[in-house]
Amino acid sequence: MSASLDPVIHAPNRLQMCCMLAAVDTIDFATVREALDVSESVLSKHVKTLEESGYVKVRKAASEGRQRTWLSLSKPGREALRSHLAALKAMMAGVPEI
Amino acid sequence: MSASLDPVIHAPNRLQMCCMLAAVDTIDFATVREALDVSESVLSKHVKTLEESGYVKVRKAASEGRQRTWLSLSKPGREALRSHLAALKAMMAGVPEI
DNA sequence: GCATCACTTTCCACAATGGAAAGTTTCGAC
DNA sequence: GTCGAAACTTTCCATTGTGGAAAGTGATGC
Repeated sequence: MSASLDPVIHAPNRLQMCCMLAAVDTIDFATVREALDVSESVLSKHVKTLEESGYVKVRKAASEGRQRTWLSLSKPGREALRSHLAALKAMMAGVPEI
Repeated sequence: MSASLDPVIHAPNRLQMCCMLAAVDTIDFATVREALDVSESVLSKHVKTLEESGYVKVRKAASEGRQRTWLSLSKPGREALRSHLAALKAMMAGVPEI
C-alpha cells in the first residue's frame, strides 16, 4: 500500500536537483552546482547516478563559446519523482500542522 | 533563505518514524518496528540517534505484564520535524503536478 | 535462581558521500 | 596544428551511515 521512497532520489542533493529539474525544461551544470553548493566532482557523480538510473538526460552543447552540460529530467525521472513526492506527502499527511 | 534538510530526520526510516510519532502522543517500540520493517538492533540505533539529538523521548513502562519501551516526539523534535517538512514542501513547491 | 521477553550493544561488512587532484575533451587563439 | 583554458569526469582516499547477527542486559514471571 505504501509507495516507498526511492533511494536514488531521496539523497538530499539529488532530491533538490530533481526538484529543480522538474521545474524547468533544461538547466546547466554550473547553475545546479551553485544551487547545491557542492564541488564539481560531487555534482558530476550525482548526475551520473541519476543518469544511470535513467532519471536524467545529459546533453553537451556549446553556449557562449564554451561547451556546457545541460541537464533535464527524463520522463521516467519525472514519474519517479512524482511517485517519490507522493510517498513523502503520504507520510506528511498524518502530521498535524503547527 | 532556504531552511535546509535535517540529516538526522531525513534518513528514510527516521523520517517515517518521526512522522508516525508526530501523529500520536506515544507509541511503542514494537509497533514502530513492525511499521518500519527493520530489525530490533536497527530500530534501537535509530531511536538512540533521535534521542541523542533530543528529538525523541524514551520511557520504559510495563504494559500487560511486560516491560515495553514507549516513544514520543519531544518539543524540539516536533519543531525540527516541522522545519524539515517545511523545507521539503519548499522544494516540492516548484515541481509542477502531473 | 532460571527462563523469557524486550530491547541494547558490539561486531562486522558494505554502500554512500564528499573533496582533492589528476585526467579528458572541447574550444578559441595563435 | 598545437597550446592554454574552461568545463567537466575519474580516481583516490577518508569518513560516515546503514543494516543484520549475535552477544549482552535488565526486569518480570514462575
